[in-house]
Amino acid sequence: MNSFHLPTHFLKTLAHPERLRLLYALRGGEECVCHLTALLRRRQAYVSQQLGFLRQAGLIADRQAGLRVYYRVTDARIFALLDAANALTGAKNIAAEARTLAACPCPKCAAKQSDRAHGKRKNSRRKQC
Amino acid sequence: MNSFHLPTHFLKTLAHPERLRLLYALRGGEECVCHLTALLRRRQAYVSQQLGFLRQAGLIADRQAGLRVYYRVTDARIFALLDAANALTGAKNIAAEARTLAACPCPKCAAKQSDRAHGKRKNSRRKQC
DNA sequence: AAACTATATTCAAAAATCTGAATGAAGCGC
DNA sequence: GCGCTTCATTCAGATTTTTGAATATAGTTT
Repeated sequence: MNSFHLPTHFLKTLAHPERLRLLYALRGGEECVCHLTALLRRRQAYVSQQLGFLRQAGLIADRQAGLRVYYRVTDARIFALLDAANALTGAKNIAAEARTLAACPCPKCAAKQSDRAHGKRKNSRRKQC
Repeated sequence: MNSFHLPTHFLKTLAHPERLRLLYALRGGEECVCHLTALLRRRQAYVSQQLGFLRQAGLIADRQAGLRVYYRVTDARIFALLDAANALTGAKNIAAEARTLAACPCPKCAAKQSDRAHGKRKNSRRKQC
């Protein structure tokens, strides 16, 4: 109707704790859905739903690579806006919380964790996430 | 619960067309409720409700002067955030729309309109808004 | 004090959103 | 092809938000 509907819709998609967490998780670059699912400790279907919401609003875009789908933030200015919101609310250690992730088995994380579990897995060929 | 609740709540109070309009109306300085009511073309109770919402969230503060109550934005950084949201959504002429106001009878507007209606009012002593 | 004006609050119905379960679709390796 | 893995969609119940009406509060003027 009026010109306030566009920014309203945009702000509404941001105004959700899990979606905020997803956006912050993408601050360092693209991530696959399985990584984000491990991060949120939610069911995959739920995470996919929220990602779809963000995607429809144009905040994130996806890229398919084999079985995996990688999401990225389309416009880095979004982070400037989120930072402003945090500054205004006095929220702290958001970045730290976004990084909290216990043992995500996705390939990206596996590379970082190196070989803590050296050859302990029976089914090492299993690339499950 | 987690540290995303604060910014989420903050963004939720922003994510509303009429509340956005109210904030933009206050960009030029404080305004009385009667002025804002005329601007939104809504019932006074509704406007007061939305103002109360913004006030509880700490985005605006009020000042009583006689019968009237004047509202102001507490932190100008809010406008930077709103501008960022508009830029990201490609919203235009927000400022112009915020100024659209047909014949508000509040004292501030009356002063601007000068004496277009020169002595036509029967009850000139009546300061109704 | 009485009448009037400006603003705030309460309450319930309507609308939108959130959440989770079930299910669907598509790529990969054997 | 078949089974497995990753991700997406649909659907319905639960919860929250939105909206408007009625009503209350408080200052002003006479």
